[in-house]
Amino acid sequence: MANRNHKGNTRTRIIDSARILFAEQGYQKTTVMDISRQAGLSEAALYDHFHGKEDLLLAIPQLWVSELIDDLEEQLFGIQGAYNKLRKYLWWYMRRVEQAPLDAKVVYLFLKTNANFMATEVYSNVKRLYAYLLDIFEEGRAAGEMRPDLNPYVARDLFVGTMDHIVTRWLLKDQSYSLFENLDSLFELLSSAFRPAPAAGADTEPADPGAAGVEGALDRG
Amino acid sequence: MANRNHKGNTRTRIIDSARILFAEQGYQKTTVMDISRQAGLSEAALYDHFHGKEDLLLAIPQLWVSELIDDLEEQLFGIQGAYNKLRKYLWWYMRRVEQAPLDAKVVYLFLKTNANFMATEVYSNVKRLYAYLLDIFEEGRAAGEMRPDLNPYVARDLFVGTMDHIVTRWLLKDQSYSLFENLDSLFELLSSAFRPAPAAGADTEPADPGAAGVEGALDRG
DNA sequence: CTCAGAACCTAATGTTATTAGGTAAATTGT
DNA sequence: ACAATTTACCTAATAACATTAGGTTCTGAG
Repeated sequence: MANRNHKGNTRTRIIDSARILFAEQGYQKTTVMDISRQAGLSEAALYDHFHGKEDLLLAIPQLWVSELIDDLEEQLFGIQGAYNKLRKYLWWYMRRVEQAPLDAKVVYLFLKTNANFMATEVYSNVKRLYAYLLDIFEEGRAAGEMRPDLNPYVARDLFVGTMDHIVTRWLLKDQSYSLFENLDSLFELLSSAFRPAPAAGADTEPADPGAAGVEGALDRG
Repeated sequence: MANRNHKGNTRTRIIDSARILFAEQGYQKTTVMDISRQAGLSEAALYDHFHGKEDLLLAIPQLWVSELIDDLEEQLFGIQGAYNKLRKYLWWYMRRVEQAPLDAKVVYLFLKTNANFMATEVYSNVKRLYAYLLDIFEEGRAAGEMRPDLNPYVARDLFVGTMDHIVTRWLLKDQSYSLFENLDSLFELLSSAFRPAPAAGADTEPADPGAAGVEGALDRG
C-alpha cells in the first residue's frame, strides 16, 4: 500500500482545494489549515509544495490562463473581418469565464489587486491576451472597417474595461444571472464606437476625422 | 498640559495614518502596530476608535466618497446636453481621483474586492455616483442626441467599465503618467458609441434597430 | 470635589502563518 | 540486493499578528 510519492498529484490536489476555498470565503478568511485539511495533509506538508499562502494563490490560475492563450488563436483562426473577430473574442471570453468561474474569481478579485501580481507569469499571459486586441483593431483600421483615426490602445481600453467590468460584477453577484444577458446590445454599442463616421450615405471610407458635430460648447477639466 | 481628550481628532489621525500606509504597502502588509505607531498611540487605543482593522479600512474613503456625491450635482448644474454632461462627468471624476489618489487606491484596490464592501455606505454612495449616468443617458435618448434604442444600463456599463479600467491601471502603475492622456480621444470613441446611426444624410431618428450591417456570419455563444 | 467616562496604557490571549526536526516509504547508484 | 538519498509526509515548536483584559490618568459635569 502506502500512498506516498504522489509527485505532482498532491500539488494539484492542494491547488484544487485552495481554489474552491478562496473562491468561497475569500483569500484572507481562508486559513492554511483549511486548505491542507481539505487536501488531506498537514500544514507543514503544504509548505513542501508551495513557498507560502501567497505563492499558492498565484499558482491557482496559472494553468487556466495559459490554456486561454493557446485556445485564443485556435478560436479566432479563420474568422474574417475585425468585427467578426472582436465578436468572437467577446463571446469566447465570456464562455471561458462562465466555464471556470473559480479561476476567474481568483484572478479578478484576489490577484489583480495583489502587489506582486505584476511580476507573475499570469500577468504576462493576461497582457498577451489583451494585446491580441491591438492587432484586431489595427486590422480593422487598415481594412477601412473601422475609423481611420482609431487609436488601438484607446480602443482596447474601451473593450477590455467594459469586459472586465461585466465579468467583475457577475463574479461579485455570485453568478446569479447569465453573463450573456445584453451581450448583443453591448457589442452593438462597442462596434459603433469603432465604426467610421459615415459621410452622408456611403458606408466605407469616411474622409474627415473630427466629425463629431453633435456636442456643442464643451467645458475642459 | 495633557493631550488627552482629542475626541474626533484622534480618529482622524488614525484614518490618515492608515490611508497612507495602506496605499503604500497594501492592506495585508500593513500591521495594526504600524498604524498605531504612526498615529502616535498604542495598538489597544486604536481599538477604542475602531472595531478592528477591517472596520478601519472601510472608514478611510467614507468622507471622500460622500464629498463626491455632493460635488457631482454641483458640477453638472447648468450644463446642457447629454454629451456635455457626460464629458464633464468624466473630466471631473478623473480630476477628483488625481487629487485624492490615496482614497482612490483604497477604494479600487482594497475595498472593491472586499466581501463586506457591498454592505458599506461607501458602496451605496458609489452606486449613486454611477446611477447618475443613467439619467444622463435617458436624457440623451429622449432628446434625440443619442440612439433611440440605447439601453441606459448597457451604456453605463460601457462608460463606467472604461473609466474604472483607466483609473485602476493608473493606480497600479503608481500614477506615473497623466490620467488625462488620450482622454479626449477616449471620450470621442465613447460618444460615437451612443450617437444615433445617421440614416443617410439626416441626423435623427433611425428606424431599424438591428442595423449593424458590417459584420457577417457571426457565431453565437 | 466626587464621580462617570473618555483616552490612553501595559500585558495578556488567541489565531494564523511559517519553520524545525524527524520518520518512513520510495528511488537511485553500485 | 542494499546502502545512500531523496521524497512526502508528520508532530511540535516558533513567530507574527490581531484582538482583548484590566488598569491608570485626565477631564468635565453636577
